Amino acid sequence: MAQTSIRSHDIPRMSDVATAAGVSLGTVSNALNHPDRVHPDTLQRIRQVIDDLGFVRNATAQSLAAGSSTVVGFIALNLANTIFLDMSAGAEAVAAKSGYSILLANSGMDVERQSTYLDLFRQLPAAGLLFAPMPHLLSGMEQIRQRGQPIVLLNASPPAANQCAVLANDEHGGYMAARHLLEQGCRRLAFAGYIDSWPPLQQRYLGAVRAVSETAGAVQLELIPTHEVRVEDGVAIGQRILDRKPERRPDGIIAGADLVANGIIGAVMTSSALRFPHDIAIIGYDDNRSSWNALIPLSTMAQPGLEMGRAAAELLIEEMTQADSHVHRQVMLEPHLVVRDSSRRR
Amino acid sequence: MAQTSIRSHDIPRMSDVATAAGVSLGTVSNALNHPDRVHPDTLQRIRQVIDDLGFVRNATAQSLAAGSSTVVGFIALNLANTIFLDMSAGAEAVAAKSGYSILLANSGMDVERQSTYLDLFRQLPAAGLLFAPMPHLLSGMEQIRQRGQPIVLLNASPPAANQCAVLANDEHGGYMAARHLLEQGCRRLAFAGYIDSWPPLQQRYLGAVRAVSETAGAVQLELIPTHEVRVEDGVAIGQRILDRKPERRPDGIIAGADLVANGIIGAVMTSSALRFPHDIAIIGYDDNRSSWNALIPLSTMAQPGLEMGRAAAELLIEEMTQADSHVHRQVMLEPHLVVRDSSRRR
DNA sequence: TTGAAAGCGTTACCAA
DNA sequence: TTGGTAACGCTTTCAA
Repeated sequence: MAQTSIRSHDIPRMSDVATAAGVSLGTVSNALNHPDRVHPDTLQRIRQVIDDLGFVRNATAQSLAAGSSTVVGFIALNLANTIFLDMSAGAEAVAAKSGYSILLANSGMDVERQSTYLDLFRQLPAAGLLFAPMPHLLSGMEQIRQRGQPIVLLNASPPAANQCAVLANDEHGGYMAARHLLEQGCRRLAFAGYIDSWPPLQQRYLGAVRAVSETAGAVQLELIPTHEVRVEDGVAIGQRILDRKPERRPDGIIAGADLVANGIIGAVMTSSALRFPHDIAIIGYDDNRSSWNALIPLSTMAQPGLEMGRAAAELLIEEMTQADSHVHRQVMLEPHLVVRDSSRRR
Repeated sequence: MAQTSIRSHDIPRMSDVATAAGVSLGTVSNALNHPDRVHPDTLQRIRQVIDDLGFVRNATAQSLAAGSSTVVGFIALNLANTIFLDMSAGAEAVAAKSGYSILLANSGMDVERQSTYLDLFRQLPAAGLLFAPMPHLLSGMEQIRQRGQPIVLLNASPPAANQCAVLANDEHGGYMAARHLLEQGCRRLAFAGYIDSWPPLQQRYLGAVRAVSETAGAVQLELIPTHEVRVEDGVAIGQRILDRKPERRPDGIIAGADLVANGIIGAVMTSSALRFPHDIAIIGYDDNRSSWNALIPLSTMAQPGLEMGRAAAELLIEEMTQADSHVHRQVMLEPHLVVRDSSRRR
């Protein structure tokens, strides 16, 4: 286990500042933390010395002595998905206002890395944690919470009610997506995504089911399961659709994620005369930036990533700073419909 | 400035372990750091107690006492660009082997955020820093290095030779891209990108110039400057190209970045009968994942992101662990050509 | 308003 | 192989 010496050079410490300014250590500390408690003249002198010496206070020692920290960890499920970057941006903005810094860790949908970073932030210890976990893989979280480190979940329901979380209303998102397609005149809907073990996708599907059920049988909804939610999965589905007889093809597709939608579009367009949106209208989910460039601009349910990050940071900060009065709660934010060419028929 | 109390609950400390195991504090420390120096029986007893109590050693105190840290910071220029995520993945893998953890910070091409994170890692202090900076904005870096915190630059040349850096060979990349188009039969090349203040793009352009100059006048190369390197810039260029008389249009385009290429393709395709690659062959740069989904698969110069991250981490670890024998050096890695449909004519 | 001194939780040294 | 103890650099009482 490598450990790196941090100070090979001579770094000025607070005691050096004290000596140079002709005051005691405690006074320098006060000058930094409670400027009002120190005489203006002294204050100015100390500040001058700090500048001259280039003194920077050691956050590690500060944390240890104060028993507190300003570092907040953000463990993201997959930073390649821009939604998590949006969340981190929102959280960062809110945290900065209260003097906290956010450090990112990318679990990359890998169980081991997720628990490695969980450990890291526990040991550090970080003041708190923003955690977008793998579905159903919350192990290790309780140990952190027992140490008094608050955790706010993103995009996942807490196992018990005694914890904060920020969620997107996936059921309603699925509902809105389906409603939109119905309004475009679609009558044979399909939902593409894997819904077995991923609650958010499950919810989106259920929302679509609800929208369709309101048509009292006038519309069909078929579930086309995928293995994952990647472009390849969409391509496979696109090919399967092409293989069907025309009358058996869906005329409206809700993809569980933008990437899947992109795959479907790509596969369907390359080898057929089917056209979007007139033969098939399609809508994705996430508003992933990578779809903005697509040749057929993709309609989508935009996740409120920025807002989710903001809300999560606010909850976390409240829990960190007012642990006693804080009441755990779950915030649910609404996605919104973004209509682009892939589904606009009228 | 909010500071959060870390231990609201009763967290077991090393002294608790010592008491429970009936040994001294130093022995517990040894059991953790130098197991060979402690009697097997004692070792086992201590480990048992650690398990029972759920003891986790406080990395802050450890850093302070040992004067060292295992945290390495990675300040990324723009995590929305998957190349930086690749770099971080490469660095993470290498760092983990030596017991270091990498924490990410996204400057998002914002000067203020960049210097905020620079400060954060300096104060922490982190054992070292991987730094993909804004072009020409290395301010604040010297202060860190003076404190003995090593920094390895990514995608940027150090201001002086006394520092490690990992670069991609952009000149050669530009050269290869141009050569490829020439081999496809293109005779009127254009380079799209803004080359004023961004050295990498400058180099790519110069590489293209070199390739063209080797044709002894048989081929023209035109520079189409952009404001930035985003999709919108590409769209604007695409439209300008459409406005030209056919004989004045380029038949081969080197885009400074994939996003620009996507924009050009989108603009050109929507409103014209021009076809890729037969009327215009186009190649991008970066191998950004967001281009993998494009309807016309984009040829590109793939940046060796993973390798760059690995190399950078190796340099950093060497500098951290063997400061005296370490020799600063700059590593240059080669991009490679990825030919897809957007430029394949034969 | 300032100074002195006791921690914070660990490491590392020196004796035993 | 173990125990005792002085750091590490800072915050925070409590007196002066």
